[in-house]
Amino acid sequence: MTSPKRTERVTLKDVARVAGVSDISVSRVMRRAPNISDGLRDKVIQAANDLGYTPNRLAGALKTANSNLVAVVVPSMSNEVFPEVLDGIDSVLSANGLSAVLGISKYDPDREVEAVRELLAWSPMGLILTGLNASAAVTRMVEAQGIPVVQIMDTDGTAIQSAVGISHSAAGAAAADFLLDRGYGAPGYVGAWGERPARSRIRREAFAARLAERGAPLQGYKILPGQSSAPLGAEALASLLSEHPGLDSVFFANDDLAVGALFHCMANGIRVPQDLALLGFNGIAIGSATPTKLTSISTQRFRMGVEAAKLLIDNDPDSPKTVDLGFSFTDGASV
Amino acid sequence: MTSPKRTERVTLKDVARVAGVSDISVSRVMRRAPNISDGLRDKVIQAANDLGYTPNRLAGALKTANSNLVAVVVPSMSNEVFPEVLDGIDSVLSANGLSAVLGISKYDPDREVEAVRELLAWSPMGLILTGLNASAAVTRMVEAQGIPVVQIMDTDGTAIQSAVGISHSAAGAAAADFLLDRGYGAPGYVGAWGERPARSRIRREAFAARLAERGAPLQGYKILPGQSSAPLGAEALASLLSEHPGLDSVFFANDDLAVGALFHCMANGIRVPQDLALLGFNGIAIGSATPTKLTSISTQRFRMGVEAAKLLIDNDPDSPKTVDLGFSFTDGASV
DNA sequence: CTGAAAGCGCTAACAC
DNA sequence: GTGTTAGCGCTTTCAG
Repeated sequence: MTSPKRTERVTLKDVARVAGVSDISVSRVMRRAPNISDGLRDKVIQAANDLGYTPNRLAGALKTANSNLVAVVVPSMSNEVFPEVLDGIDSVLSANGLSAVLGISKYDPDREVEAVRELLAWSPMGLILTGLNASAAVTRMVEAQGIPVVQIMDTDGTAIQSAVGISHSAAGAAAADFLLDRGYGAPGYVGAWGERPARSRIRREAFAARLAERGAPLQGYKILPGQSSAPLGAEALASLLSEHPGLDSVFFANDDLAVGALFHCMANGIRVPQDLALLGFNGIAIGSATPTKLTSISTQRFRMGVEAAKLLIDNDPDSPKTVDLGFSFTDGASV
Repeated sequence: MTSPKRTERVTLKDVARVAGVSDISVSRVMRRAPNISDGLRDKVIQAANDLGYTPNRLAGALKTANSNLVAVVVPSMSNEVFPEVLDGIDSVLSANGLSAVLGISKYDPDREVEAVRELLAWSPMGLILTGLNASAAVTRMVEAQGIPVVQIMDTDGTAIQSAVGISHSAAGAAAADFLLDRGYGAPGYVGAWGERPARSRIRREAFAARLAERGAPLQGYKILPGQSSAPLGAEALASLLSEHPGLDSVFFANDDLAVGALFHCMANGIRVPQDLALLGFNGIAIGSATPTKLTSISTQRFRMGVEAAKLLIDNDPDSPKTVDLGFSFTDGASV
């Protein structure tokens, strides 16, 4: 029995030899370059198929100094926000023959810098970053590389180039208006993760500012250090209520927390919204299945990914764009 | 004002010139090759920092014919399973200076083939695939490339090389035993996505087979075409119960469906588990926050990613491994 | 310990 | 339309 010897890579040269044409002709056919005769194309395709040739992108990218890769750095995979954004990004990239190289920063600026450095080494054709607060090191690196950059999630702040997201300060203010307009006068707030994403802090501050402005200041808030989850939401609400029993409504940093809080209310005889109104953020699917549907501020995460990828592909270096995707209040019964 | 001219890439040659050493010495320092004098290293590091040099991985990988990339193909991002696996993968990769290039197949074998072809063009050092049912085209391509492959999720079946996952047939049988041992005699089943992941079908079939074996055959099941979600779980349960009112228990393809079903019960006065027992699959966080905690079969998704990445890195081509991570029943109050 | 030469696989730029 | 030449930026020989 012959040992399964590791096959040598089939190169463009091999195809050229078999097809009886020059290297560059093979290259042109593979890249669908213009001005190729049908005869030549057929010979090349035939030979390539016979040999099982697959182009080596490494070589092509080295030569042209630009790859079909897009570097994507997100902070986390632990709630459905970023996976959905990634899904949106990939849907556009794959339709355009591009692939995503992924970096996960864990909300750590140093890790973000490392991830960007690592990913830029592949000469990606573009970079998608999360948030507008990129460190100086990141900004310097991408400028040196001279590639398009799109920052997702936020629009409050200054983008390196383009951005797709929402205004979290607008969302925070809108949450305040929403609750006050419905007659709630003693609102609280619950967050998590120690507010590591700056945008959640911005949202809370805008929420508090608008409440104060309208004469119904934030009664109390609880930011737990742990990662957002339903159990943590229940815990945070219990803790918040013990310190501030007079609250009539609570705005949450996200729906995971809000759903957990809703469960806490159900388990403890707190009627929602009569005794306590709950307002979520993100509008994820589960909120519409709970016995009391969660009222929430919906964001478009898949679409955010789609728009970010499009912006990268259609990039016009001279006119960076900021796309505000906005948000909307979902129907629910928890407010 | 000078126009912000796109800076030329700083190459290793530039560093060598500034440091007054040869190209190869810079290369050696950057790669931390052995046998470098401190003096030389210092000069090189100094020059590299001054110039803001970052290595071009494209060139290095082209030369060595192996990159620091790992190709990862998953079917979906729309539930928390694969994001958690990816998180686990990335945690190991980033600790080893590797990056993931991502492909999303949407459970479509053709897309999977395309994604693999696309990703292999980058000469990744390894490939992580989802499921054991890779198409012949995929198998051929990875064998031609001669790189390590790890398949995740399943262990029932034949791996190309190595695999990390669980036995879904064992899980299905265990679910049957679990319900029967607790005295339920009229079980049903709910799935979704038209059972596109083959492993969910395997689980259901093993569930039904064990039930039949023990004389309490599956009373009825409902596989909805839509993507799994809590709302769909509620809908599926309602539909299943209308066709099979006598059920005393239901096993779900995943916790998203089960949680939705739980909500349906709460909203419709169906007492869980007295009137109907619910058994989930995956053991996601939200199930432990619901007023009635969900009883579920827990899997280790992050760890699956970790083990897969480790297997790839420590690959021994001569002894492929299959790692069964097993599953466990979580405490809950829904059975 | 350091350097010189050669070439990875592909593609711009220029011939013809 | 097709081919020739040269070289992308790095690293593997092989010298010294």
